[in-house]
Amino acid sequence: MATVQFSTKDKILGAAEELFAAHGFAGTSLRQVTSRADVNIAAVNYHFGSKENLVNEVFRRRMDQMSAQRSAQLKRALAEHPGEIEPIIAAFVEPALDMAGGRAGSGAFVRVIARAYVEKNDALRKFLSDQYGHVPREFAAALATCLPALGKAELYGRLDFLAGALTYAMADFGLIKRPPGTTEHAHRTRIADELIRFAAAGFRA
Amino acid sequence: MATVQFSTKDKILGAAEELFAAHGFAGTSLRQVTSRADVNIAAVNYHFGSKENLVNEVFRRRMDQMSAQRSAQLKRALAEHPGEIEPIIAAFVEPALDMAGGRAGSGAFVRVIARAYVEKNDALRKFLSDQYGHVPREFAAALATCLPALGKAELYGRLDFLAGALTYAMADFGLIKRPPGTTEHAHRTRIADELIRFAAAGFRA
DNA sequence: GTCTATACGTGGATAGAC
DNA sequence: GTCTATCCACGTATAGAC
Repeated sequence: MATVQFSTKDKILGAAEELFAAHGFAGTSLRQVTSRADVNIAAVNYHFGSKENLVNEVFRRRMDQMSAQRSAQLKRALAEHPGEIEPIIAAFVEPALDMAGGRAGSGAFVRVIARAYVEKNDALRKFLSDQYGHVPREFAAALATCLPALGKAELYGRLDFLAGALTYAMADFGLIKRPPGTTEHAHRTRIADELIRFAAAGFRA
Repeated sequence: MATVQFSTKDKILGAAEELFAAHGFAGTSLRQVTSRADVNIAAVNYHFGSKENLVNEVFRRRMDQMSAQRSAQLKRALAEHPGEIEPIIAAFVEPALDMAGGRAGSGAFVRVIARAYVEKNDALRKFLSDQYGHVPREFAAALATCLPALGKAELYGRLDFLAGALTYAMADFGLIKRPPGTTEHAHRTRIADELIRFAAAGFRA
């Protein structure tokens, strides 16, 4: 059984992911990253070109994963529960929940995703739209068959409301605190269930 | 008629607000701020202690304004439309809309607030919570009388969903594009109306 | 191709003179 | 209250070793 060899690039990505999750992007220096990864400070610029590009790469890995989960779960929802709204919304919400709860710095990776929108970087937003734009389109199409009375603009608008509520809740921005005696995962699952109910009613309005 | 005298402190605040709105606070250096304000670089640390504290002060002015508008509009809603949900939600949503559309860099202010959360600026988050936490509590109390079946936890959770959807929509994060031929303000007003309908249905779920 | 040592310019912050 | 001078950490760039 061969020992796994981590390349310098992978070590940087792993260390950056952990530190970004714990302290945010502005709060993490490249010197912290390279120190934790046990590589030279110059390696990050050699492999990634800039800090911004490193952030993008860390972000892209998670986004690929979440988008794939969303598409797969949507496909299952349409096959197993045709005509129902809740399973479609669940397919949008739950993969984000998995990502948020999957590690110690809870909610951090939703923050990582949210950053892409906060940055007013038009090139990055175009990249995201080109790369992942098909996913919201799939959801809009799926919801349109359940809600024929809604126009395309209304549908996209409400998907935005859902995405905003989801991001905010999963990133721990809000008022809700986890009750003592419940696990982090149970708490997030409960929030997700409530969001699905809330949004389903909103879409039907 | 006396010429208005701007103190060094006010000149810094004014310059900082413009630059933060345009480039975000990570993208704005204190040297840019003090250069535009035509004051010495050390003045900002003398008057505000740190860049972080300056950020707090700049946003406190706007947040005071928005929170006061929300409270006032909530009071009117309860007096004029007792027992109705939509006017309560409107009292939460519409002051944010005013703030988002009130200046050239549309959505810039909301975006900067969102950035504070994304960047995991815990000090700013605590500051916002301490200073303005009473406002969501007022809204929760108002909604509780309309929706006696909802528990306190559910109520706070749904207010978080509303706040997230609102922030996301006002900061232009989402899919919706302003249709050609409509003004920025008309577009935001339309989004606000749709959010109020969406959220009212969600609260009733 | 990879990686390291090192240097450059800019950032926020501070001490002390006035 | 305000300014000059200075400090140290930061992101980045480059020359050269392996």
